[in-house]
Amino acid sequence: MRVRFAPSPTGQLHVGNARTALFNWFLARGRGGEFILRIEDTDVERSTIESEAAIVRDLRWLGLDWDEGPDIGGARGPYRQSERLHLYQSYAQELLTIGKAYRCFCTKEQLEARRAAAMDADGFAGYDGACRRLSVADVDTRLARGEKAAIRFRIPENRDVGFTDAVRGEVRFHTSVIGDPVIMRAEGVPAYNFAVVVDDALMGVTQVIRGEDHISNTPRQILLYEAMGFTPPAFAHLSLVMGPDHAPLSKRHGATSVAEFRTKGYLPEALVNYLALIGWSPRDATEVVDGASEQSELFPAHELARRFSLSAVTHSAGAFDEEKLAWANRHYLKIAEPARLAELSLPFFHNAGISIASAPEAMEFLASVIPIATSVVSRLDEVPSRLAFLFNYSVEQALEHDDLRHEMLADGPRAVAVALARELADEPRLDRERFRHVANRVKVATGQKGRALFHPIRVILTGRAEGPELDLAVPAIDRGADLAPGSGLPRITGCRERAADFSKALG
RNA sequence: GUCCCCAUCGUCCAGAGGCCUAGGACGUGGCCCUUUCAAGGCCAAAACCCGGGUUCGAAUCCCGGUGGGGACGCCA
Repeated sequence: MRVRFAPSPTGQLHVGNARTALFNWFLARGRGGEFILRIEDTDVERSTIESEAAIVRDLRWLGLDWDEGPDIGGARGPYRQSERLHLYQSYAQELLTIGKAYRCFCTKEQLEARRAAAMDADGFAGYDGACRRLSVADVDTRLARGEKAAIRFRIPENRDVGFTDAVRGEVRFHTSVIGDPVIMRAEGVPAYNFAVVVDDALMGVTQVIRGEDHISNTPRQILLYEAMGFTPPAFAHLSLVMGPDHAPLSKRHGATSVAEFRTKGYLPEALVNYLALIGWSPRDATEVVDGASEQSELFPAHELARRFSLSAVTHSAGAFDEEKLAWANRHYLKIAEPARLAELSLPFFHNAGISIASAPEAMEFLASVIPIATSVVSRLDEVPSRLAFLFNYSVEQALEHDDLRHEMLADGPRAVAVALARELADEPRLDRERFRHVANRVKVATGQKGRALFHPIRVILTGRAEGPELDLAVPAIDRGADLAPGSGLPRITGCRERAADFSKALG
C-alpha cells in the first residue's frame, strides 16, 4: 500500500489538511504501507518555498514522518511537481497524438462570458467544447502564427463514470456534466487534475485519501487514468472540518492553521489525537466487554494508527470544537515529561517578558516547577502567568492590589505574616512536610486556622489571592532561593525572605 | 442554475432491522473531596430533521421534502 499527502505550498498548513495528512499516515503506519509527501506547486503565482518549508515543519511537529518526499528523496522522485514538468509534457503530447486531448485557443475572457451565458441557459458551467473540433490545419496555422494554446482532455461522451469510495460507497457521475478540463496551460505548466493523475500513477499510489472537495474531480481523473492506460487507485473522500457554526472553518472562527495552534500552546500529540476524533472513533468493537465498550478516546499516535480504518470514518462533516481540543491538551500536559514541557514553554516565558537562561541548572529548575502550572492549565501559553510569582516576586506589587492589601492589613493575616517569618527563620530547606510542620506552628502561635491561616500564607508566597497549590509552591520557591545566585533565574527569592519582607511591610 | 455528498444530545462519536426505556466523550448543572483556584470522583439534564413507504417490527432499508456542505477555473 502506498498513500500520499500532496499539499500545495500556498500558505500555512490548515488543520483540515493536517487531518487528511494524518489519516493517510495512520493508514500507512497502521498497516505497513508507505507514506509519500508530494508538493503540488504548479500554481507558480501563489506557491512559495517558504510555505513548503512551513508545511514540512508543521507536519514534522505533528510527529508525522514520510518514506519519500522532497526533503528526503526517494525512488520515484522528484517530489515537487515543478521538477516534473517534462513528465507531464510527454504524457500530454501522447494524449494529443492519440486524439484524446486537443488544443484550445479560447481566452479567459471568452470562457468566462460563455460560461455565464450557459449557466443561465441550461445550468452547465463546464467547457462548452468550442475548440473540440478544430481541424489539424487550423490548429497548425494558429500555432505557427504564435497563438498560445492550452491542452484540454476530451471527456468521452454519454458515459457513466463510477467508483467505490472507501468511505462513502458507490459514487456515480455522468460525463454530460463534466466539461473538458485543461490538462496543460498555455504556459506549459500542467493543471491540477492532470498532474495528480500522472504523479499518483507514476509514484505507484494505491489509495488516494483526500478531502471531500475533490470528489467531483474524481471522475475526470479516472477518465484520465483510463486514457493513459493506468489503473486508477482506490479513492476515499474525507468529509470536511467545519467551524463551530458548521460554516467552513475560517479565521473568523479563530485559529485555523497548525502553526497557530502551536503558538497557542497546544501539544502536538493533543492536536493529533483531537483531529483523529473528528469523523472517526478509535473505539474498537472487539473491545466491547460485558456490553460496555471502551471509553477512552485518548490514545498515542501509533495506537490511533493501529486502530484506524477508512470504513470507520464518518460520512458527515464535523465541527471543530476547541473545548475538546483543550481537554485533550490538559490530558497530555499532565502526562508529558517535565523536562520537555520546560523546553517547550521557553518561548511562552519569553513572550511574557520572563527571560530564562539556557543554563542546565535553570532548565532543571524550570522542569521541577513546571508541573505546578501544567497540572492546572489548558495550554502552554498560560504557564508563565501561573509561575510568574517565582520570577517576579515583590511585596509592593502584591500589596498594590486593594483587596489583597485590605485583607493582609487585618490583624489575623498580619499576625500570620509575622509568625511565619519567625518560624521560617530557623527552618532548614523546606519541602512539603516541613512546610506543613511550619504552618502548624504558625497556626498554634496565631490561633488562626483554615482560610484565615492559609490565605495570608498564599499571598505571601505567591503574591496573589489564588494560584498554584501551596504544597507545590513552597518547595519550588525554596529551591529557587538556592539556585538564584548565578543561575540565570532572575529575582527568585526564597520563602524565608518573602515572609520576612511581608512581616516588615505589614509592620 | 446544474451535478455530487451529508443528516443521532449544544459539539464529536457509538448504533450496520428487533439487544435502544438510544450508549460514550467534550461542554453544561449539581454533589463529594479540598486551606483557595484547579485537578479528581460521583450524579443529572440533553438527540434519532420532516413526510411517506417496505416490514410482524425501523435511528437503522427505499422514495420525496427540508436543511447543511462541496464542485462546476488556463486554483489546488
